[in-house]
Amino acid sequence: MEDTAATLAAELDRLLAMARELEARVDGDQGAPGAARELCAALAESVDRAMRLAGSSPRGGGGDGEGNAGTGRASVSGQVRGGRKAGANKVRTQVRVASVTDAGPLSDGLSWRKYGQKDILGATYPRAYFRCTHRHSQGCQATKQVQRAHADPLLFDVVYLGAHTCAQAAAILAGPELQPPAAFGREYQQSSPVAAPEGIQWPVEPVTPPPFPSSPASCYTPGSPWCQPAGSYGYAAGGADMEYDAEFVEMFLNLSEVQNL
DNA sequence: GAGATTTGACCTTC
DNA sequence: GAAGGTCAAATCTC
Repeated sequence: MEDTAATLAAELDRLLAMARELEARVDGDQGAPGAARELCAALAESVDRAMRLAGSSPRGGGGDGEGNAGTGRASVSGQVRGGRKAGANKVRTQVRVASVTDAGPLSDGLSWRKYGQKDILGATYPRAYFRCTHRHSQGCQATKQVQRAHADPLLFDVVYLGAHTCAQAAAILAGPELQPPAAFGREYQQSSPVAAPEGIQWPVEPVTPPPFPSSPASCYTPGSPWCQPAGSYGYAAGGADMEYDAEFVEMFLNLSEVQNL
């Protein structure tokens, strides 16, 4: 029974993402009639309502109950792949950015250190592997994998594994210093002056050479299109639909609670 | 010098 | 054996 609901939720989720994208595009088109914009907004709203009716409301409770507003959606998935990492909890989310140059995404207010990158069979873009910076100092086991969707360069698949146990994560959840807007960029746009602790720049084209740049803060090839100063912070989608909310953060920070994976 | 990224190699799982 | 995930040395930036 739950499978049906889950499938329905997944489909609605996609619909919402598409609606948001359409809305963003229409919004960016000066020539678009106001009616079109209203229609897009209504569409997104309608889909979202349907999602709730379907019982998928991933943000269940709290806040605006619709913090997902954008396509920065989080969906708890089952094992994405057979589970080479047995026992690891996974939370998968898709993050959309406003533009390919805005792809300095996926900064969630936490400190991640890139430890690997891999070309994935059938995937246009490589997958990057990150782990919590405090892994050694505090034993934080959180890791995440980031991969750009081949079908949609603006869409990033982010998979979080393991729970954050570091002090920084706790501070984010409890403290005022990294409130969602600041940490997760709902308000941040490409021109945000905030320096991203982590930024990933993907190429516009699925080229292979400079594979998977990661941090603009210490990029080896300054000036290259792969290494631009932190333009955006967090899951921001300048003017588009990339929004994010604290609830998702809470979710992945408490992965231990997501046992049914 | 410290800390972070890159990248090839190795390990694990299917 | 193939593919994904992680390690660690080399290299780079601050």
